[in-house]
Amino acid sequence: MARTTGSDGEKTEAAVREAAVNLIARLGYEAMSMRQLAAEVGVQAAALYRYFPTKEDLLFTLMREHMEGLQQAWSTARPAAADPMSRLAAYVENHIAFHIERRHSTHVSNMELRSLSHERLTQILKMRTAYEKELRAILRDGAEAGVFEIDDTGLTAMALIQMMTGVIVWFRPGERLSVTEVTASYLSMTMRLVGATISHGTARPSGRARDAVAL
Amino acid sequence: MARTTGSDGEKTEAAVREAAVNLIARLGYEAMSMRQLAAEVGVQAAALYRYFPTKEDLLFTLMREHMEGLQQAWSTARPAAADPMSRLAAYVENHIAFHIERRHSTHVSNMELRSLSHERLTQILKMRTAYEKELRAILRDGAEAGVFEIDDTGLTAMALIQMMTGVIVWFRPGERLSVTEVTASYLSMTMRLVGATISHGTARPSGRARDAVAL
DNA sequence: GAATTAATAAAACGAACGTTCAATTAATTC
DNA sequence: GAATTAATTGAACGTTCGTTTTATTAATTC
Repeated sequence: MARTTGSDGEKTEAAVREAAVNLIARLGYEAMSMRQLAAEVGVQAAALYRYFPTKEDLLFTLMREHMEGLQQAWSTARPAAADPMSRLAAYVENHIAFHIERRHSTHVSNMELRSLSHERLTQILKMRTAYEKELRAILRDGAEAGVFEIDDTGLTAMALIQMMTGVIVWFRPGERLSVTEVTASYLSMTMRLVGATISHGTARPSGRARDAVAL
Repeated sequence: MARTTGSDGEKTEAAVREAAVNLIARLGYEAMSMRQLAAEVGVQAAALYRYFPTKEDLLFTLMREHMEGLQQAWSTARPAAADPMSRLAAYVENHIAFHIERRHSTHVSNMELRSLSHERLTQILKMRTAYEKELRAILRDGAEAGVFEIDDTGLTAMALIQMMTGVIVWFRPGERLSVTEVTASYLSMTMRLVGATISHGTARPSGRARDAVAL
């Protein structure tokens, strides 16, 4: 046999991507074999090399597109010009929605970084840093405006991101909690963590939280 | 050659464990070969099988001992009978100290779970759940006493654990922040996140946080 | 110091790996 | 409908993998 009836390059490539994300998320990149992936797609292993020159190219493509998707999602959800609290809320909501929706893809992008070449690792980390920088900017602005109470902006940003991304570890759609409920809870925890205060028009540069925000 | 001068089973086994933790943390379990591990120890691959019957046995041993260490560390640090806030503070401090001190081991125990057999995976997860249950109990007690403001105990526990364990992803000893500083910051963030209030002798069962704790 | 046990080396096993190549057939173009 | 291009198969390549077996030497016991 050779070319099969109804075969279509675009469809096959899409099927390879989808199967690869799921398999790598479940088994890990190293543990997934190209033959296993091919079988999942319904094709021979050699056919995969028409779309991705190496196994690592496949991994890198998945990761790069994940990061591009994240940046694009945020640039769409980002409020044009708003107060730090609204911006933080938007960031949290977008982050959680995106990561729950793309659980497998997130798993791959977070867990398989060590399988990339140095050059490609740097490239992915650069994209990640750019995305995290947005959160740090929001926290800094909020702290300077006296809306947030933050010890260390960088440390707080990392803590928040770890906390939010961690959702994918335990969250399973269709179980006890809905995405909306989880997002609301995390938003509430985030606002308390950054010491968000209800602004009364004027910034209060010091003093501790008096009016915690109920969300 | 065969037995080498000065060879000692106990020392070799200890060297294998240590090298394995470091190699698996750096390369991943699947990516580390037994020959690589043996070379790191300064021995032939066959010698490893005197101490661990299979590669998976080695992984499982490392994970089980990590979890046992965590439980033991907590049972030592746990305050005998104290208020929820002190208990929470002790939990956070112990958790962060332990995980920073055993970064590589934590990496292995968190990232390589999928390489365990179903039975062994269950065993490790059971230990982890038992440890997390302690945090949930503290949060529940605090919420019932009116010392904490918590939406959902289970969700909050997961969020806190992800946040705290996440330290190992970005923390590098000897850089900008010391362990003490990081712990203090995380403790502060934790207390705010759970809405800890200064107790005035009587529990205030409802109402929002008025006196945020400064730590 | 002979016998026994402990700790290792050296070599080999079959299986699986990522990848390549040549052949073959389906779809498209002219 | 012939020529060309697209998509895939099947077989093979050399390498590496986890693991086993056998032999050999160091340390210990008697």
